[in-house]
Amino acid sequence: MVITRFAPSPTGYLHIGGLRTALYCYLWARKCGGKFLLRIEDTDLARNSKEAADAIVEAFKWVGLAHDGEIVYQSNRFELYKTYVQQLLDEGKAYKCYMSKEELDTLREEQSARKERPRYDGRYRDFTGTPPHGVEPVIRIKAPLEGMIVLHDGIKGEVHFNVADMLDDFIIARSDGTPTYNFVVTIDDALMGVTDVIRGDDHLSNTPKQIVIYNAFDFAIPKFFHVPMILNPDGKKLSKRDGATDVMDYEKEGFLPETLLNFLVRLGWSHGDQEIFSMEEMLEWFDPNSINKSASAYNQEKLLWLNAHYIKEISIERLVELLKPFGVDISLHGNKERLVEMLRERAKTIKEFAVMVQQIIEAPNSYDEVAVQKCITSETKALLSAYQEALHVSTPTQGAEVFTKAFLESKGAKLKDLAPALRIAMVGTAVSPAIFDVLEVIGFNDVQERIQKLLSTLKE
RNA sequence: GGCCCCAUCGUCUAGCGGUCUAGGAUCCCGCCCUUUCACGGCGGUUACAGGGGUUCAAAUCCCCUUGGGGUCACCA
Repeated sequence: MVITRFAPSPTGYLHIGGLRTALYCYLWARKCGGKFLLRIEDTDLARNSKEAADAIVEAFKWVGLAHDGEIVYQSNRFELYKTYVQQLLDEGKAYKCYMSKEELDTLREEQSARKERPRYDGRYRDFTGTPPHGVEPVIRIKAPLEGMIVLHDGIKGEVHFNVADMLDDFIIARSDGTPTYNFVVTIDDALMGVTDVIRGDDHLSNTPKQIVIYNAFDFAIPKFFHVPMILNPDGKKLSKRDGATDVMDYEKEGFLPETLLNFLVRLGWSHGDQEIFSMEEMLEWFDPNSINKSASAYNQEKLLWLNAHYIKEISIERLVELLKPFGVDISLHGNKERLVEMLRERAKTIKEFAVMVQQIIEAPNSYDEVAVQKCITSETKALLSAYQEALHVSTPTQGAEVFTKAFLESKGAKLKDLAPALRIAMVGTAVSPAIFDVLEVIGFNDVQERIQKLLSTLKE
């Protein structure tokens, strides 16, 4: 059985890169009928926060990635880790090191002065004497001194590490007794039965250390998939300054969860020329072995395009619901289907969509000056006025198009003589959906009122 | 700096020795549709980082250079 895990450290919100690895983990586990576990790496007591862990769960919920089982919090497992540290101590595979931080710093300075790689010199590796007073020891693992560690990565292929220039006896427990990252990751992955570790390739150089730990315990080494980073549009590492990288910001900006998932799955992975993937299709085709080896840049335009695509696809009911958080409730609007249909194909985000809806359902409070300059003349005003009068005399029983064209014919005018001015009266700008649709959604009564309003505003 | 990873249009990518005068998508630019803006349709500009090999044949394999990125903690 395939067991994957997503193991963020709760130092902030869930960002888009994290979501992508989570998605990959999720997809692979689900596809294989396995399990997708969630573990919060909060061993650094000073930096973790409950809010951050909650934020991750919230983001998962929004995009619909469900993890299996209980969330594992590493901060609850210190006692467990201690027993494993002790085991290594008992077996002589780890030892106490009494070197002080100051001594370590000096050593490192000397080494870099000699242009050597800073590394622990192993001075307590075989120490049997009396330990110095007043120093709480750290626990270091006995790492191999020479040889190669070969990692078979599902994405990068075979990666060779020369132990001599890669490893030293690294710390597995701090002087306060708390275990360090590489140790707990390995213990947890092994204990949780993780078979496939899918994570960012910034962890690639940690892997040899973890392999040392797997070997010390005789744990089975899982498959590794180190997925390349997501870069910002300038090709640098993606950071907060590059706009919305908090997953929940995408909701606030009017993106759909399926947009984000589809966008992310295609960033670094592909299935021929296919661009649009439903969750079912992702599950059908995704394979971490075919993730790209190179980093990919975040591309907002493609995200917008995808979002526009999904806005055109989803149900009217859902769209109506999605609009509510943006302050627009059209659930009781008599013509909501028509309203949604005429606007959905021009909105790239729900946020934009809401603005457009607002423009239709509420009479304009102001009029775009440039548009007024350009489209309103004494002739068009007269025509508008006559049109309003015609509506007033008898509310049309036929459609807006039929009525309007008949009106225009009787006046010997063309649609383009009336439409721009009418549009300004309806929405306040020179841009809107097809004018007849707008008219019908607004309704003839309100159409009259809006014309009246424009005309009287223009008089002032 | 040491170690590691990476390198096809601006971007996401297809390609896994011949079917490549390199395909799709996005962006951009035209044209069509049209009452405006979009949508849609059609068309166009744009890429194998450079240099050496291997081979009858290389975007595809190897090496070097260059360029990017990651990592080197009693952080995760």
